[in-house]
Amino acid sequence: MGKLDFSPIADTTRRGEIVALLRRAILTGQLEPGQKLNELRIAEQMRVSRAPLREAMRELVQEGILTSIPYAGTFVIDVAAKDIDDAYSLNKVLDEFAIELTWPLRDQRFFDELDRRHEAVKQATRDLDTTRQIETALQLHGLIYEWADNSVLLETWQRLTSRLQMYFALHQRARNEPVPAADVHETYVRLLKGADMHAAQRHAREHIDLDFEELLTYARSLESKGAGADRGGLPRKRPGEA
Amino acid sequence: MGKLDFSPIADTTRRGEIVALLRRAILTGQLEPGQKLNELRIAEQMRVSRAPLREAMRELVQEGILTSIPYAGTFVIDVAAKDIDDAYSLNKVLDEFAIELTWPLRDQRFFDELDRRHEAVKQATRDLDTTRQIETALQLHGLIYEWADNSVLLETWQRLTSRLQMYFALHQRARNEPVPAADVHETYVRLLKGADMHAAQRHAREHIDLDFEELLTYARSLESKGAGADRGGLPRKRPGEA
DNA sequence: TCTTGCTAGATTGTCGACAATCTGCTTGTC
DNA sequence: GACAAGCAGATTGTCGACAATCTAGCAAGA
Repeated sequence: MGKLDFSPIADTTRRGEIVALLRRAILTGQLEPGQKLNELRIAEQMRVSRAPLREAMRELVQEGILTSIPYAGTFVIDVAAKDIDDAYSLNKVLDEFAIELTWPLRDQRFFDELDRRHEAVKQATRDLDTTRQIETALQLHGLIYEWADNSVLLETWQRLTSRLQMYFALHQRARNEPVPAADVHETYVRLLKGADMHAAQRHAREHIDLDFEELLTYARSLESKGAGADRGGLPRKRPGEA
Repeated sequence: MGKLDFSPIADTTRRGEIVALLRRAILTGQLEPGQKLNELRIAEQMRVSRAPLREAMRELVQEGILTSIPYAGTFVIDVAAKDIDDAYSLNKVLDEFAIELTWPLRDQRFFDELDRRHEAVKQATRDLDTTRQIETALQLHGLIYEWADNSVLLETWQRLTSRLQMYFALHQRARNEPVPAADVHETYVRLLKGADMHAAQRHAREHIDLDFEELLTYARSLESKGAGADRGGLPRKRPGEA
């Protein structure tokens, strides 16, 4: 497979590269929740000035995976059990809607793509590449959103996904036992290929394949043992709203 | 009850002020869709350097009301009829969900706040202040999201709202006849106070008070007469995806 | 006339330095 | 010893200048 290394920026704009690098670092859990991002240090490591880095961080703040406190710093968002719960319940509603929109648009290309992504998940599972396993699973579930032909819905789901991916990565990282080899997405794919839309929606609402339940118990266990003390200043709860 | 909470301290940072200024300019239609934002000019007008301005613009890009093309410029998003349609349909789904979550949490404070916001709309209507009328109407509809106790849902709706507000402002600005004096939100408020949740949800799904239908015909009329040629370079369709 | 290459101007992207602000420690006083 | 004032150190916010890139216009050639 493509061995992807940190190569000097070559693509389009430095800012874009930085965004991609930081996002990946956060979503894979290399940067832990609550951790502070020191601009000077990161800028030096990337051999970039602070200007494009700050712009990139501003994007990720709006994307919802960083939070910023003026003159104090920018931090990776904290993961509260309530957040996961909220994201979970919203995700179910959106899934139902996406299925409804996608349903009449399904065609051979859709089924082929569905199989392709399903295969990618199984491959990652065989490789025991947990990070890629999460990525591919989310991509599999994302197909109905890409197919639904509703740009606002797609964008909404992508925002949600960022955080979900982060949560799952943290979970996987916490329990370093190998992931289950069973194919948990089998039912999902089968129902999407079938003729009963309501059955697919019911499955989305009740049994969604992603292991949210286990994720929740994990998150709750984290909270019981107090806020994780990370190096660097710790973010205080802010009063803010608009 | 001296109920006076300390409001969050004013943004001590220029960036925050700039974001607010720009957002308001876009949402009220002072900056038209497709229009290019010249950094040098705006920075001079605001008596600010380009750095905080660019960071502010980056936020608004992620917020979905600006789009950026490297080395070409940053533009106010274009309004396509499909976008409004997409936002409309998603909004209905979210409304239904928000009502479901809010329903068991309704209490006296909720009803009071509902009346307060309803009154604000009527006041703005009497004042013939169309901009404020849109703001207050959206705030009225936003109550169920604030009350639902689901931060992800709330955030999602706020993003959606930004664009809706912009669309409505454009619409209002196009037809400069005075707005209807009839109280179109009466039914909505009454149902939210009532005992039949499904009736409220049905109303949200079928009759939502905000005049989307009229907005759509307006948007379609815009598209038929070709893309509006604004001063400044015009944004090309970008290939980009992630 | 049409095409091709070049130049000049304007605009965006990036950099290094300075100013504003926060944090922790030291110092002086009681 | 406790406590407030004040002083470094570090970090974020902002600025002005430079480099990279795009656009428009013009000239040379087929």
